Order: sequence, then C-alpha cells, then structure tokens
Amino acid sequence: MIDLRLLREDPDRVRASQRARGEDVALVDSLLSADERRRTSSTRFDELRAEQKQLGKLIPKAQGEEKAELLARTKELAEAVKAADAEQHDAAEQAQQLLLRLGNLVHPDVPIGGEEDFVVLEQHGAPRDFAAEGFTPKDHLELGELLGAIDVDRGAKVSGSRFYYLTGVGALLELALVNAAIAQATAAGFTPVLTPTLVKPSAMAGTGYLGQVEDDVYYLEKDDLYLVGTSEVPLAAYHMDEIIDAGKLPLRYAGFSSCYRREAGSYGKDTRGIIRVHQFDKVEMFVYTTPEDAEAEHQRLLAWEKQWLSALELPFQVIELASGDLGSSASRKFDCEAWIPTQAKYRELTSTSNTTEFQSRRLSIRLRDEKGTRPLATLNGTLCAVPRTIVAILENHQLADGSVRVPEVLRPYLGGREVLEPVTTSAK
RNA sequence: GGAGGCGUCGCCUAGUCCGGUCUAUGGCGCCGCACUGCUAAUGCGGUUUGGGUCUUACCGCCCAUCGAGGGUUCAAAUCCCUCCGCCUCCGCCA
Repeated sequence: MIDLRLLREDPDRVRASQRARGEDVALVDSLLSADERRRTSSTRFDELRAEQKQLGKLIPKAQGEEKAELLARTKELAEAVKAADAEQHDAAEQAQQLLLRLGNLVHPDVPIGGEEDFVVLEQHGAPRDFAAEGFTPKDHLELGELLGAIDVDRGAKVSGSRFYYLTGVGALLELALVNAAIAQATAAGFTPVLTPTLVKPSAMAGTGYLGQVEDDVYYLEKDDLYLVGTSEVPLAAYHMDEIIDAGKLPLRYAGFSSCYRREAGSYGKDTRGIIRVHQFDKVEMFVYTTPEDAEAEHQRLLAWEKQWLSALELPFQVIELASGDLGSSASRKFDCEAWIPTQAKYRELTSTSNTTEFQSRRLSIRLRDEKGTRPLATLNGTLCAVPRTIVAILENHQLADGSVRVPEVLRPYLGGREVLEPVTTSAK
C-alpha cells in the first residue's frame, strides 16, 4: 500500500510506476476520485455527528414541550447521521479496495521491462569445465538417486507430481544446510525464528500475496487459512498492528519454515527433479528498519546471500530484476543465480526485495521516533532455499564416479564427511 | 467439541448491574517545565491511535476509537446479537 497523500500530491509518479510494472494506469484515477469521495463523505458525517452530539447534550436538561421538540429534531438527525455513516463507510471501503490493488512504487534505478530485461550486475566464480576434466556431468536427479538422497517416484506416488522425499544423505544434507545457514545468520545478529505456516487472510493480504499471485497459494477453505509460500509472510505479520520504538531497529529475523506453492501455470516447466516443487524448506532473512536505512539494508541482505553462496563454493551471478518482474510488494529486487551445469545456465537460488513501506502500511506496523509515528520499511531475502541449493551443490561438486564433494562449510554438520558416496544397495 | 470467566488510550486499574454528570478514573512508567550544590525528592503540565480541517509547519478545532462487526435508542464503555482472542474446568488427542 502506498501513501494516499503522495498519490494526491504526485499522481504522475504513481502512474509512471504502474506503467513500468505493466499494470493498470487508470487505477490511479479511479483511486483519486474514490479518495475524493471518501473525504467528502467523511466530512459530511463528521458535521452531522457533531450537531447530533451537541443537541443530545441538551436533552437531559430540557423539559416538556422543549424536550419533545428536541427529540423530534434529533430523531430526524439520527436518520441523516446513519445515512451519512453508511455512505462514508462505503466510500472508505471502495477506496481501500482500489488502494490494495496498487503495486509498490518502483525504485527509479530499476531497469524498465519484463522478465527478460534483467541486468547482470556481478559474476562470482567460474563454471567448471567438465569437458577438460574428461567426463559428462550428471544432473541432480541422477546424482540424487545414485546417492540415495532424492526419491521423486515415491513422492509422486504418495503426494503427486512435484513432491519428493529426501532420504539418507539427502535428508542429512538438508539439515546441514539449514544449520549452516542459521549459524551464518545468527553470527550476523539475526534472531532465529520457527514460524507458523498456516496464516489468516489478513497476514496473506498484508504481505501482498493475495493479488496477482493468488492462484499460486494453497487455501484451506474449511478453516479460512492459507499455507504460506515463504516465511516472509509470518515474519512480516509478526509485528502486525504494532508500533516499534525506533531505537530497537533494525529488527532482523531468520525464519525457517516449509513453503508451499501451487506452481499454477508452470505446467511443463522444470518437470524433472526438485528444481520446482510444491513444498520445500527455506531459511529466510527478514528485516524491519527505518525507511531511510532500507536501501543500505537491501545491500547488506544481498551481501549475506553472496557470502552464503560463496561459502558453498558455487559459481553464481547477481542480477537486478526489471520493473515488470518485481511482484506487487517489491520496489526493487536482486536475485542470485547459481550455475547449473546440466542446464548450462544460471538459475535463481536466492532473491532479496526492498518492499519499503508497502507491507508495513498494509499490516499497520509503524515506528516511533522523535518525529512521531510513521510506517517503517521491511525487506526480505532468501538465505537458503533447500531443494535448489541441493541441486546446485550436487551438480557443481560432483565427481566423475557420481560421488559429490562436500563444501567445507557443511562438513561440521555432516560429521566431518568430505565426500558423499553413491549407495551400493538400492532401496528400490 | 462442551461449560464458565475475562478483554478499557505503554503496564495495572475505576466505570458496565441501574444508558446522558465519561471530554473514560486513579496509580506506575515516560516526556517537558519549575525548584534544588549534584543525584534524589517535590510541584505543575503533558502522555491511545486514525481520519479530517487549517497558511500541507506550529497551534487550534471537529469526528472516530473502551477486542472486532452489527443492532436497539434522541443518546451506548454501559443494553442485545454475531465473531475473535485469552484464562479455568470437562472431553478427545500427537
């Protein structure tokens, strides 16, 4: 949600932002007139209500004919107040509905364009030359099956496509990744948090996930609850309806939770292996800070993501997403993409967004400082999305015999193991 | 799932039975000022949040806000209904 005052004072800026997103520009004018109506009707209600209160005070003191007259007058007034209240209510509701449809303001430095118009900012490490090493790399699923780490067949049998089991070293690898990620985050001052994964509509809407991506969200109708697609949701809603003392900022949380995504409209995409799945675990960084500090914090989140991928010894690049690919809540977004040898391309492993005051306005989270109370800024960034990280590790660190070298950062969490070996006896 | 109790402007709390004198009481905390070698103490004032109005700053004023939403009434913290949350007890259960 953006500031209505800003919309009134500088509608062109909001129009430009909507245009950059490829979203409805006319929404701005609908919103302007809805806001106008809201203010007019609320002023009218205020006036009528003030009169009603004034007259109401006279009634207990009045006597006889005078009292009867007053009662007749106030009765009339009560009708008018009721009507004005309904009108005011309706206008406010309508304005709010429109306001919730508006995306966040796009940061001025964001490249304009769609999904293909991202800009590569940096590259770290270099893809391995398997030809020079004398073997053809296996893909993550083949490796995962050799290692007894990944079982998609039984995942499909039990739960359907895009589900999987992590077994043996696969399970251990996830736990090692999660522990190492939480260790890095904790060392950086984050508070580790295990979150709910079922949330109310208010939490889901507040974080901006009930708009254009609503189809991608699992919903439990019987209980009116949503399964979160990321712990960003419960972490953002954690401080819903609160006012936070500015001295406590920034608040940094490292959430760990399962994430659920319907992946609607992705039929045929990434059907092999565990690149794109309906359920996965993820360590997510989430920060509440001042609007003034938000851009610097965004760079810090990106730096922590780079530190993590570097520690895993993965070749990756950093891209800045274009305006049309931001999602409604982000004003700016950077992804880190790791090299996937068998696909010969970089794929998203982490993503960090500066959502500025968009979520805090929707969730009614404010800060209090010497200037008063005002919305704060929220930011989020992936630290470790488990399945894709496993994909990248298996493929990039594989050896000719199908075993996989363990990056040093994970060894303490795998009992010192340096190499994951193929299992000889298949469980199948 | 069943029965009962509770929800007041940071925290605690008065008010709810019996509607208007509530512009919501008092204490604690916090902020400002005064006074005092310093600290402490004391005194005075302020201290929910949101919307609107106004020279979009200050001051002021108006309206809403007593868990949320409806209803009754000229008038609701107070009466009625629905929902939410917390607590106690019973039942079931990993």
